[in-house]
Amino acid sequence: MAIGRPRAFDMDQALDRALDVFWRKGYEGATLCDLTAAMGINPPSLYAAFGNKEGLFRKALDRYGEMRTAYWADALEAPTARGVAEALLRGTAKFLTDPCHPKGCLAVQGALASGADADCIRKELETRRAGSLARIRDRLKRAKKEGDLPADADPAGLARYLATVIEGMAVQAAGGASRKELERVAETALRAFPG
Amino acid sequence: MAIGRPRAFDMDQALDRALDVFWRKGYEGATLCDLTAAMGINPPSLYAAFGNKEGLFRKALDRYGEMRTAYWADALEAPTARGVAEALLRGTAKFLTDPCHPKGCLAVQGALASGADADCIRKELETRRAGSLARIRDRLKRAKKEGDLPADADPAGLARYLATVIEGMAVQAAGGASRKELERVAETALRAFPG
DNA sequence: ATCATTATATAATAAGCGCTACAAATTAGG
DNA sequence: CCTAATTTGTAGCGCTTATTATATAATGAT
Repeated sequence: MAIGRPRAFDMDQALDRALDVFWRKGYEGATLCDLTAAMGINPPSLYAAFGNKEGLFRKALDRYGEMRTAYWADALEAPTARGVAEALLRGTAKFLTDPCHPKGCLAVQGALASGADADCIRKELETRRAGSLARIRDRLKRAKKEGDLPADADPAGLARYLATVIEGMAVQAAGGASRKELERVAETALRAFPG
Repeated sequence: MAIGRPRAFDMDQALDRALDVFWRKGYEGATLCDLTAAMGINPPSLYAAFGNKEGLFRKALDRYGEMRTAYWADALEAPTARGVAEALLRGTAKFLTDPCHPKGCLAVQGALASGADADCIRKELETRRAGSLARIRDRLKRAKKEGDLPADADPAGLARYLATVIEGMAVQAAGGASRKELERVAETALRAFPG
């Protein structure tokens, strides 16, 4: 055990609580008062453990990324391009309406537009969304090489289409759309996908 | 002319400037300092003319609605359901990347998630998005009655699909997607539409 | 001219923000 | 025990926020 007074709270649990607050209120909307109250700690403990509000958000964002990776990685490993699209869209419908956490997607509603103070957070989320798009695109390019997608298919275009539907579903979920409604959207969206 | 000292600024122009700020920074991200600077007036003039920040945002939102109505009304009046979908998606791609105003959609990036202070604004935007969805749905229901959509078509589901793609395109535009990329998304999305 | 009325600019208000001294409390090592 | 190291709770910091009091300026009506 390390020297000094031991930490009286669980960092992982506190981070989960912070993630929940950021998820529901966005980066700017979440106040330090909201955060410390939800985490059950006082400001100095927060700053000692996570640096500052921005550092806390970034760590919460990493944790959020891990949650998404759970189904995202599986989906991208589906054997066919169409299987990837199906798993992604259906998995997203499920994830966005999971009662275990707030509705919607942190990478979308965390900071779509912001003041100067949160500008770097906005850009960070933009970068992460671009990363997700790139991962789909790479997978579809591979599918085309493997002959899984037709020779005249446009992997980049299809990837952006899927990303667009996914992000649109996130907005829908934030607005209260049900899981059934999102599954219906996923089903319809798949009709535009070759295969 | 009314009695008293005449107003030294143009309300419509000031409102346009305010809309531009809200559009780029969101409701919470836009400070009164940002707004008064862009509008070229001092706080008392703003409060005398628009009530308060929330009142100013609502008036800016109305003005935004008028801008969108320009192409929405046309799109919904297209003779066939597929024509409606085409006009909506292509019009959205154009609107979201119009160099005359900020990228993206105020109803999406204005306040997707927020603190308690901006909660009523968040709900207001949610309501407006629901209204847009309802307008598409009503139009597609009519199309089904007119035999324009197949008997087994699901107007509500198709409407939500279109709304989802449109909102997803708004997120894409906020993230810097080009007009060409959005037009490509629109083209792909149309392949899921009957007709 | 004078008055009532309205807009303007300056400057101040209370409240909330992110953040941090400070001292007390709790541990391990000597 | 005592010391060094670390966390904790309280309390407050400086700053920004949205909003407004005040005095001045500019108009129409009388």
